[in-house]
Amino acid sequence: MKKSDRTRQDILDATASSLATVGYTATTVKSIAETIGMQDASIYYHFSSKDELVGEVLDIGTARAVTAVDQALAELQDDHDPREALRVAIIAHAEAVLGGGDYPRANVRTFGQLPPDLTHRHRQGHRNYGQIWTRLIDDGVESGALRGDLNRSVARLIIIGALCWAIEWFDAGEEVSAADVGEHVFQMVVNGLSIGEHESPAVSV
Amino acid sequence: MKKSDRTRQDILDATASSLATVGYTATTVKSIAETIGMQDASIYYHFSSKDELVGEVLDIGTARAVTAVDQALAELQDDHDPREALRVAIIAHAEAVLGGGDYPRANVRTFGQLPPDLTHRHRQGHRNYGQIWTRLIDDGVESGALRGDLNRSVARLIIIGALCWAIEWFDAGEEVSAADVGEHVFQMVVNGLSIGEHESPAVSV
DNA sequence: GATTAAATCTAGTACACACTAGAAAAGTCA
DNA sequence: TGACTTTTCTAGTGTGTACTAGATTTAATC
Repeated sequence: MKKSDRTRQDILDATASSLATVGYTATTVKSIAETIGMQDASIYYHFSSKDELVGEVLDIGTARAVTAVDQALAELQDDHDPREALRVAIIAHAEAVLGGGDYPRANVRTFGQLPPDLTHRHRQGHRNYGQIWTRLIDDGVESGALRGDLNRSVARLIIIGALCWAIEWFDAGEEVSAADVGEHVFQMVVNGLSIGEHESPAVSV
Repeated sequence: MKKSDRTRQDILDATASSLATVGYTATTVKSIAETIGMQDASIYYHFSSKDELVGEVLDIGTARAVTAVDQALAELQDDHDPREALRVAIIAHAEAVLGGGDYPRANVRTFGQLPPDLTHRHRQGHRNYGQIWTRLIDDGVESGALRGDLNRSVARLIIIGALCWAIEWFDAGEEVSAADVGEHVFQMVVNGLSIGEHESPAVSV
């Protein structure tokens, strides 16, 4: 039972790496097998189908992202500002998806290119993840720290979207770190780019 | 020469629609042909390959997005606030990509799932588009309306990213319009979610 | 209406893909 | 070592894909 577990892990790792770099379609069973020095048919001893394998990688990815954000929030002081909670969560997400391992990256990278079955399978996981952010924003608004004139659901999706899209342009080799990207997102969406007093035209939806 | 142009246009439209809704891989030559009532082989009388066809659709998409933003900016008064220019551009982009036709949507939807050749072909188009935003942000910072302590390139990519990712969750049938999404992005990244005075920790990159 | 050109179709090729069946090898443990 | 189990390989199948060649139909021109 030892060899099998090890090989299984190698397959998962290779799949996560491939998904994170080239996406779902370009990730073939043959290419996965090649990177770990196996024949493609041998993969099927460990996984019953490509999509079951991919699904497991994506499950791990969401779990890791949730854990990273939860953990960062847990380390906050009890009397923290709601804005600080948002900041910590945003940076944790950025580090998990941009700087972290292949699994969370695979999750974001393949978003929108998965076959219907896999898309449906992961909708629930994404919903759970969204709830973390919904709570953060609700806390901020209800405590009076954040504006209440914007649609909170739209605000949440804009924050997550800015972070997720960063995977398309972020380059780990450059001088801007994953945490820097998170800090920028926080500065922009919470403090704003503008200098001086705001004029906040009523946006009601 | 008349029939050919009409059919060619039908093919382009069908391809844009398919790319915008199901992405690159699920857009097959056969499915395109079916939606316009042709045999798949007939497509090749008008286009030499699938990727040439897709490339042309994407070119049209970028051109339309650029035109939409340029036009919106041209309608501004001469003495406009730089923030207002940013607002107008953001809303124009949102309307073009979310509410507009299939071509700009196809462009954003297929981002990250294209084969290398097509990816490379469109990098230049995206660079040109990015320059519009670079100028808007530079104007804002240099006039003193926007903060200068953030990395402008990162700020630009975050704004565009928030808008582009919206295609993944935006639903035209819901009560939130494309312009609403743009307005929200503007309110967040320029004015910020926060109420009251900012504390802007130095973020230097 | 006949002749030519444009446009589409029929019928196929070649290839990459996910996946299967059964033989072979490698590992486990008495 | 030998019997047994686990793991991997060899050799294939079937399907969907982009794309091609040549016949056939439709449209335009004189």
